[in-house]
Amino acid sequence: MFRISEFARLSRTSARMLRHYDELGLLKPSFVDPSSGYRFYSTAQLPTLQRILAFQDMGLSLFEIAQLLAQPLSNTALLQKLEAKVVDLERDLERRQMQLSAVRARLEGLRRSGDEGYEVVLRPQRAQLMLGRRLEFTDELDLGATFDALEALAAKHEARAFAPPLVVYHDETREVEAAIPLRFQIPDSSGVVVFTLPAESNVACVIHTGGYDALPNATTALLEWVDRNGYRAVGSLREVYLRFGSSTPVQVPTGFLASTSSELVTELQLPVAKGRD
Amino acid sequence: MFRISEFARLSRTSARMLRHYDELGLLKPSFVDPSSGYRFYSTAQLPTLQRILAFQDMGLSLFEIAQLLAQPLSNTALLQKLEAKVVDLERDLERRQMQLSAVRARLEGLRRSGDEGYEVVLRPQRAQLMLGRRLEFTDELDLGATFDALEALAAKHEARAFAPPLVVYHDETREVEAAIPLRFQIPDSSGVVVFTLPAESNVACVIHTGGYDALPNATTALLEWVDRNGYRAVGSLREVYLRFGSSTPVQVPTGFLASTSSELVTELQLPVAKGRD
DNA sequence: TTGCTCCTCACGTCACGTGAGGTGGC
DNA sequence: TTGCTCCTCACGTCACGTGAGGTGGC
Repeated sequence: MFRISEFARLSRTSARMLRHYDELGLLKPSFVDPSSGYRFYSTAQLPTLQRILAFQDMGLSLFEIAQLLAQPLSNTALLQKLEAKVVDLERDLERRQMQLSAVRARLEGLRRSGDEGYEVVLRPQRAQLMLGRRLEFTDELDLGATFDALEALAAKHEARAFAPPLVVYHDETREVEAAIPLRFQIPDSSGVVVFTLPAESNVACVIHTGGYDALPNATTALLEWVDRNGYRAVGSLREVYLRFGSSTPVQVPTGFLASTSSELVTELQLPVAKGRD
Repeated sequence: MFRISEFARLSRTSARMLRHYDELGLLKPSFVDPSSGYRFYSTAQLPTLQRILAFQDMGLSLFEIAQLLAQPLSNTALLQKLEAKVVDLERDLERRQMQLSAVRARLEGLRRSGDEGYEVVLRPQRAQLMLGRRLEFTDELDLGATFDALEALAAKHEARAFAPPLVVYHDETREVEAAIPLRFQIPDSSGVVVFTLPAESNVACVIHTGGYDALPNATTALLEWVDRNGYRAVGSLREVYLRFGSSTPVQVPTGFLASTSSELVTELQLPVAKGRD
């Protein structure tokens, strides 16, 4: 019989850990002095403790270990648990590797050109019903008037969703599509289409503040990030107007309008996937 | 200006997170209504929030992020921080990979032969001063008498340390070394040596309970584990008697003596290193 | 009797999620 | 006035480390 710290030393644990395992019912002392409350352990308990520590090394929680030890050592239960754990660990590992490569890519960028002030984030995106109009990509396109018309139509049906307007750059057809989010389907009208912006599992996003003349810098930063982090584009570039100006009085949800060009906020989005191919 | 949940939706965060960042001073709302306490955010705060989220994705804690944001965007500080983070993440990644391969090896063993009941753990070991005697590895060696003599000598000098006795198998010289731990150096005597069992950074250990006739099973399990997990031996095998029997009355620290052979507890230890070469 | 070890609370860790209970805004 | 959103606590998470304050054992 060993006192708690002696036993802890033998098993390279700590008295606190042993008390914790006692409390959780994972490993009860083989004897407890009724008057002093002293815990006494026997070497016969070492194998159990070793199992606990081994499972812990494999990333199991004490709760999971307790479940395994409670059952009379069922091999199939153990197999299942460990198989599930492998999947967990693989997922986790992948996440960590992406973290690491993200930090490395960032360091690379910092060393080469200093901090450009653009943060690129990757996130999934849900599908969204939109009302849009396609325009040819010329220098004279009047996005303002287009958005005004779209907003007026949405307002008439009270179908405007609380989300910012955007344009999609369809490079293949050399078209620009201006669109605003809808809460529900509305009847077709001439020149406009109701469509669903599809859900994407990975969208690389960057936020640009200020006038549109500096937007190309943000685009460059976004494309560089995509390249440096081993992704490739799998969709069209989108410009989302989180805060925009308007010269005409227009019906948009509260909060989206900016009064000066320095208050403009635009998000560039690009659907991407892993791999260079 | 956006209300908190509107702003949360725009930035794919949650109201709770924004309140948390406010509390930590990471991102204060640009306006707080004095009467209602309502927080209001502007799109101009989105870039800051993006930075916070990006740093978080890279594994920085909110505290570290706060430090970075507090300084006027010092590039060198950022560089240092990220370089340190790369080291952290690499270490962490390595640990996870070892966890994963440990679980896989365990699964492999389970599938092939069921659970043998042996838990192998890897741990570092500190150096320990020992009193030992080397014996030829023959069938008639009397370890009991050898340990009795060692214990008597240590007891005479009151130098016995609280740790179990062990034997080291010196395969190269075909010798067995019986040894007990000492608290301090004692004078040499004939036939015995005081020596230091060196510190090891990685020792694979397995605990066996019961009679010594089944010890080879434990040895097999240990060697299989070492092989399956991609390690190789870099030292001699040791048998540590955590609980042992004695036919003669002998002076050993409390708790080490077993009364029946089923109470015997023995740990096998093998110093190892990564790599098959 | 003096140290040493043990005991039982109980806080702190990290970044929030999740109610509870109450009030402002349209 | 009724929902809806907001507010401020405050607990819970996970596996202990780390005192605080007090008592048994050699």
